[in-house]
Amino acid sequence: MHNGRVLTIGQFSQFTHLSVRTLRRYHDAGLLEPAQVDETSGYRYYTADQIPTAQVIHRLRELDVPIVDVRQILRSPDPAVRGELVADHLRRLEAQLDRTRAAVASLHRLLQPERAQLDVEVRHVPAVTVAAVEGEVGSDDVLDWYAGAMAELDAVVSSPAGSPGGLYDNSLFETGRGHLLVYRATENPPSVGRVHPVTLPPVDLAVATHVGEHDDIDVTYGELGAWVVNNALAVDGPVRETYLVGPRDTSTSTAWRTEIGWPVFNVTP
Amino acid sequence: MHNGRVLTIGQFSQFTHLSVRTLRRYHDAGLLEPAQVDETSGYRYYTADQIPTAQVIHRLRELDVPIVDVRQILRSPDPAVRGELVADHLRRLEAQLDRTRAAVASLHRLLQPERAQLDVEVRHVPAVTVAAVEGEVGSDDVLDWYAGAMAELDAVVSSPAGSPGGLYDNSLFETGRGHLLVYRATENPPSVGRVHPVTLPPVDLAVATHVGEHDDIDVTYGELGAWVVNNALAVDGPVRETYLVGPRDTSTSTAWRTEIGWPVFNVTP
DNA sequence: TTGGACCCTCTCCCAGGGGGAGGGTGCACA
DNA sequence: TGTGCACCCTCCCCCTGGGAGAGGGTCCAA
Repeated sequence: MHNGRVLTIGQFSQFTHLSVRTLRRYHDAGLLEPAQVDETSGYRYYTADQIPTAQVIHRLRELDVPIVDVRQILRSPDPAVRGELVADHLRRLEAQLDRTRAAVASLHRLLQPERAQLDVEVRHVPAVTVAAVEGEVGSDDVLDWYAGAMAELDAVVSSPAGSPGGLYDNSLFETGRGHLLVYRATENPPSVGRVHPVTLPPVDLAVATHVGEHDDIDVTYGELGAWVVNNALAVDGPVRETYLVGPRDTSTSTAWRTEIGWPVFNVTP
Repeated sequence: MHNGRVLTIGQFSQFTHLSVRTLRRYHDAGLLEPAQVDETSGYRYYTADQIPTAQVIHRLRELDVPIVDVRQILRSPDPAVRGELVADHLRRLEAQLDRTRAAVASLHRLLQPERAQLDVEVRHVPAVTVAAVEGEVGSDDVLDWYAGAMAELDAVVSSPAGSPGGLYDNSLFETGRGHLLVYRATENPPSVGRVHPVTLPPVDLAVATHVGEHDDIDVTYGELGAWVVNNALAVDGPVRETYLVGPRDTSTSTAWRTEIGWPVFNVTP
């Protein structure tokens, strides 16, 4: 170990606590270019002033920031922009943390030996013409799409009747994309922007009510599914959700009430 | 979609919000055996009472519990044991969260445009015979090994002199394993259990003090490394850490003081 | 000059998913 | 009773971000 101003990859590795392998990968990925690369031997040489950069990379990777995003952060010359990108990721981390908390809570509920029986009711829903917004949405974008569509509906529908609702294509969870429709019932549905009148077909629905946030709504889906299997023949067709009490109505998310309606026929009581 | 008691994988997928692909993988991995598998066609059939199990798996996977551990949890018949395994993972999650918090804090410090200059002092350390515990340790086990070794030292060394210290093989961060040595200086070092006298060779050390917990001690390592590169020729040899103020001395981890000593020679002032 | 530590590239492996090819099944409707 | 089509099967490759090792070149000090 013996030279003054320039470090071999092994020396640099000792100063940064990044493995030689990882440093090579970061070079290949364009994250951390060695200060100098010997053309004939391919040896990578680093300088001491690259150590802070390596450490920033180390921290970002510890926070599971994808390598491409790390590259973007490092390459933005403006520190303000860089700070904003980092802040973005920290917000993402927060959101992830919320989801983790919700999953822990849901897991506890699932593991409780005795759980309350789900009330399921079969209800005939006649055809109705509503103001709706439709779209093909990837499962990652559902929440954003939903918020935008509902805002547009609210802006256009002046005197809504009943609670807002949505129709969910079953393929959403399978292919990652699916047809979504959100609606508000109203007289004389307008046709403005994405909002247009849609006639929902009549169905028989097996309806259960999910209480609380939607993080563990799949549990209610599962319980409703079990009921449907044992009491009816399910039919293909989008699931209908109705937002009896949602974020627009209350600030306490434990008070949310969401009706889930699964299309069924031939109920065997 | 049409049968009463038994579900195809696609139907089960809709009720559990797990993709068909993932269900097949969980079958192969022994997580969720279908209630019935057609011998000739290989078709998987599930029943409604498998839905809760699928949901527990879903939650555990959301929490990044490895599939092998999920299998272990599901296969433990005793609910108390199962609860303990889950609690284990939640504790691991907490620890992970602490590390994330530390990384965020460290990142903020790293991104501050002006950072305090590190004080580095070159110090000659004469040879000294100490009571030591040595071992080859994998990098994942360092903390545990350290705690055990230090406890053993404390139990055996009755009148220690100065602060405890450690020697860290540089290969630790490279190969994932390395030689570790922790010591306490004392007169007439005893030889009991793993504790035995070791004579540490004399060295010149470039010494810097790291303040606070060790989550971001690599930053101080890096700054010290930069100093060493610019002011000395580093020599091979284990890094020496001295725990001036550590968890044994204070309950406020921001008050920790750790000296890092890098072996150097030929200092160029 | 030679030995040994160091460095290079290349290929394979891992988890835990996604995507698609190529082909067999089941069921409703004609 | 066919036939079409949605569904299911297995097998293989891809992704990220690492680790492991083979086979061979390079640097430097003794």
